[in-house]
Amino acid sequence: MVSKFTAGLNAEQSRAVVTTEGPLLVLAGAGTGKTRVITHRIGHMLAQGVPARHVLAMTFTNKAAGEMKERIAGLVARQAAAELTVGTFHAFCVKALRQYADRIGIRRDFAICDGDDQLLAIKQAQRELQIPETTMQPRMCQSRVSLLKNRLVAPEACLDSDDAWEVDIGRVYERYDKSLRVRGMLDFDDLLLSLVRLLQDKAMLQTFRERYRYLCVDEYQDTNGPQYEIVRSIGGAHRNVCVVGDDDQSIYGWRGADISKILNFEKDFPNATVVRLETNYRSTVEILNGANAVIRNNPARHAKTLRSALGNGQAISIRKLRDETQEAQFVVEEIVKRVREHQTPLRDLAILFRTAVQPRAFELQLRQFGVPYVLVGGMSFFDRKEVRDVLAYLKLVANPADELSLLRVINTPPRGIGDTSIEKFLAVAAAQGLPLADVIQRSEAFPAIPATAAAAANRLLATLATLRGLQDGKDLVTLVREVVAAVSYAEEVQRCYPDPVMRAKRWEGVSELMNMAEVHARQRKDATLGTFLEDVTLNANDQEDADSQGENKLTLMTLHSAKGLEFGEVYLVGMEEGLLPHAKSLEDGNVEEERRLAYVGITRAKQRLTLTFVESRARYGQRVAVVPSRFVYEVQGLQAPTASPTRSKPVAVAKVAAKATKRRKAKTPTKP
DNA sequence: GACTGGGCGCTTTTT
DNA sequence: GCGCCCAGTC
Repeated sequence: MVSKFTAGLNAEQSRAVVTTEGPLLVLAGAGTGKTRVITHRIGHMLAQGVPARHVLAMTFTNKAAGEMKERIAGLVARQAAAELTVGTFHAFCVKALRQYADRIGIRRDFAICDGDDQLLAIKQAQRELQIPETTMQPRMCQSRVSLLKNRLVAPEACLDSDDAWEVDIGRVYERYDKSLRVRGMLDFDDLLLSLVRLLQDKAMLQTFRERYRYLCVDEYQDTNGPQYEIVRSIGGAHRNVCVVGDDDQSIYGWRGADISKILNFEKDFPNATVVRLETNYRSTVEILNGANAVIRNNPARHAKTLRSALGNGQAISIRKLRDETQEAQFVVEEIVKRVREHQTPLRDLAILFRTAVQPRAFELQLRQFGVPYVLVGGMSFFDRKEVRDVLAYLKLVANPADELSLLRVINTPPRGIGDTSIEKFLAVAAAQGLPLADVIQRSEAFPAIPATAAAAANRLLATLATLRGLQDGKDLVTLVREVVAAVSYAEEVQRCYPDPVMRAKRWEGVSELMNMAEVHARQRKDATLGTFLEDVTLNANDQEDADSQGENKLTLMTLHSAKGLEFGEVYLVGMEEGLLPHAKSLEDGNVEEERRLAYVGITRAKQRLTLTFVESRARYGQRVAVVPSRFVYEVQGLQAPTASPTRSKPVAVAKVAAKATKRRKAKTPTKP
């Protein structure tokens, strides 16, 4: 079939584009024009007369959704583009739940609980259940609970377990869930789960099936249980389900992504058309050879081999450096040289790494050399204390039941409500089964509550209530400004940071938040405090890179956030055993996902790829000898040595390394 | 009730 | 090596 939308595509791509009816699995290797296929396919469908409102395209990241929207907008009429539903799974769930959540007993104006609030809520639940943080790390409990949700496991299932530890997790899980419900909150996982529940209602399911007659899922290999359920139930009747993905790029197993979903698509949707995209338009032969050589070592996969459409380039460069400082220096000097001698724009360059601690050394060097850069992920804007404080106030204005935010700011700025008073508030609230705010408001009824603290807390609640009443008819920026003023936050910053330079820096976060409110109000006609907070929570990480897009800066990011992107020249740093593959994954026997991560990193590069590793690295403040990653060997088609890792190292360093290893080992058995 | 210092534990990756 | 939590002091 010849179509405007297949022009310039290869045979496989065209086949995917014109297969609009029935199930379709597109196995798209890295750089094989996947996004192009998806967008052209949607364009083709619209041209064939499919009404845009019947099309639902889902991605995992905001970045991917944004790119898809943008590229579709360039292909089809503006009206049609506006009627398409394109967004992340989470955003789609929010949209649906805002409309129908009351059907499953959830208030439609629920607030979204982000990762930090989640951690606080977990800690609180543990405290209430008297499970000390030393026995159960809240962070690990948090990820465990999230994983359970992603596997569609209810708390009750854990309570029945024979494993005492699992039972404790179940108890925290149950408690945590209840606390969110009382506060009118849903966490990220709940968003998906709630839609799954909503779709269990026959009438609702029918509504969604009628509305969304054509589904398209990007990065299908990252689909977790609830996401799969959503696709399966909405797409189950009409079976117009197109999934695009690459099992070799499945890197979210730790988050509940289930690689078997893409491997089993043909079982779930019998008679599916399968299209393989193996022609790579991104990278040189050398880079793809390296990528293929690495990924070949993974046993369970849809066999495929990337072929370069570009031809030969330069060999992959592999560098050994002494330590992380040298590594950073080498890479940054190299970058400076590339920019100077080859006029390579900085935006074509990226430094990719495994963990969030690695960029530090690079940032230091980049500053020294005056190279502008963006650090994607890592310490986010939203992690800054001032930002979190102001956001907590805003959340409280929007949702008086938000106990976590109340606890966060109840004494910031200091109001004379100390820990002991808060303790008492909480004790009464727990004993009476009342929300914290109610206890404060009716404090006279409870003799256990200190009067002065209660009075101060009541003044705060009254201020918040006034602000809440002011919301309507006020523009967002004014509202934010008024909230900040009403709680004297500027004075608080002044008090904490007498140094004017420090103070200005701290205040930056607050004013940036106001800027964001302004931008949000401009973008959405129906902007409210609620939509702003939703936007902030759902798009937390993308906000910053959107601002810096188009600017000519070097990119620093984790391998996870690099997926889906490409750069002319890539520096893949910290290629060592323990980092990539990460020690934790080695412990869990999960090298394959690490290998896919390496594969993702390698395939980001278009023309030039440099791998670096060091001889020793600071860990927990101690210098430890390290060995090159097995992937450094594999990329060259070699076998990684299995011999003792520290054999040729100086004795002093080797000793430290041995000690460190012992310490690790000694700790392991204490884990259940 | 606010502030300071010692001790401890930890580091995967994110919507 | 850093940040967080807790205990002790003003």
